Amino acid sequence: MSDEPHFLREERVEISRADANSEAAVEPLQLGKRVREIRLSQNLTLEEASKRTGLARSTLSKIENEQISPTFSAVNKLVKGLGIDIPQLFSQPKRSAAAGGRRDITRTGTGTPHPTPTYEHEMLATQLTSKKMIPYRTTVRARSFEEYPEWVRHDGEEFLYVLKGSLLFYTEFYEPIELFEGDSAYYDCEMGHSLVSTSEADAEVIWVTA
Amino acid sequence: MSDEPHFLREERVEISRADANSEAAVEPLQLGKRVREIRLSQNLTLEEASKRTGLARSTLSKIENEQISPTFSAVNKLVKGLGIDIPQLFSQPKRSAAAGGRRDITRTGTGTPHPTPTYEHEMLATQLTSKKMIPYRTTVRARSFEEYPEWVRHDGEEFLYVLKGSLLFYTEFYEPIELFEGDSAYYDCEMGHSLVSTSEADAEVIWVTA
DNA sequence: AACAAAAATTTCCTATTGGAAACTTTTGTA
DNA sequence: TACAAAAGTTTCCAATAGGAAATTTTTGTT
Repeated sequence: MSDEPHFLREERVEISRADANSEAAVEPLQLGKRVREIRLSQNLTLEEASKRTGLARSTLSKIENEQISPTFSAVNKLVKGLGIDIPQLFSQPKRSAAAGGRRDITRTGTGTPHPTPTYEHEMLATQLTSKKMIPYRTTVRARSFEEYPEWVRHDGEEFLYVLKGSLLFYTEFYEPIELFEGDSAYYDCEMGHSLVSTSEADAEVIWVTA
Repeated sequence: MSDEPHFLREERVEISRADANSEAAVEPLQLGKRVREIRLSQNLTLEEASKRTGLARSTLSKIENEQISPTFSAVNKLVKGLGIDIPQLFSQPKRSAAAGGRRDITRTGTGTPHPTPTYEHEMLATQLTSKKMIPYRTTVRARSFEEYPEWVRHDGEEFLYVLKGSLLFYTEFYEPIELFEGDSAYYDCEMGHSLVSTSEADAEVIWVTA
């Protein structure tokens, strides 16, 4: 047998193609290592993991030793059977740290206030600069759509989560929709958007922009 | 040729095994449909998608028509080449997405569940693909730091907001810090991080990764 | 250390994937 | 409608994945 995993060879070919052609270089991706760590962390033997996932002992062994590239079907069984966190599977090994280790904690109510006629923003994590996302907690003062002179539009995407109360979510291209505690929305900010409280007390939301 | 995809048959076997044995029933999972939606939404032909991903036209066609279960290696090429959001691939089909002014509402409790030994994730806004951010609502099941075999590390930045309960926020380069309802944190994910509930009931948080 | 039991790996084999090219369907244009 | 070009599907085959069982390695006990 070749002592080099086939799909790694494949990857290498892929990289050169990408060089010549267009995008996407595909890195090695140490799926096997990951899987082994996860299995051991749950104190499972291959036999037990086999029962949980429905994959043969031998297959699991080969996956862990990076001797095969499992099918999507097999990966799914792994994910479901072992309760694997998906982002970890696909992200890089990430050598032990030394990389960006920033952290910023914001205690309730201690964010930076930023009031407007219609919203009462509390900006979070303001200590950190150059963030990919901008999070804030907002109280929606507006009580009718007319309070907005014009659509709010800006770059990027926005995630919205309703903490308290209820509100109407107006968007340029859709019917307004009422959101309640625990509901969330994700949308393109180039599309006009605005919020109007409908509950007795002003609604409160978490907003994250990227 | 059989008119039934092989791996679907396989899945069915898996389900019965799971019934008899222990956990994890694996659903059909319409990967193909997803991929097609994503490709078309970017106005790509199979030929173009082939160039971007490095997979043969024919292979792409078969994947989209659910005639084969691609290997992990192939899935990776898809992900990198077409800019697919990983979690989308593992979550249920749902409806198709529009382009331009996108919007996706997720009602309380209707997100896509993704349980792990330590966290109970509910993925939000799973109908939209190619998002800059990935939002989750998570219940923290872990009760001690020892339940994590190793630091969780991955690419990007993360915003965390505590909805309910209290928890200890462990990070690789800082002292653990206790967070309460309404507190939030923003940090680099390359730095090891994990959460442990300290309140009577499991703590609940909103998590947004970018 | 020697042995037995458990766990992991490897072998051997069949079934499935993935690529090249042939073929079919769809689209658009006169 | 007829035709050509583009897009998509299917076929065929070599390469690879996945399962059962044999083999090797590790672990634990005396």
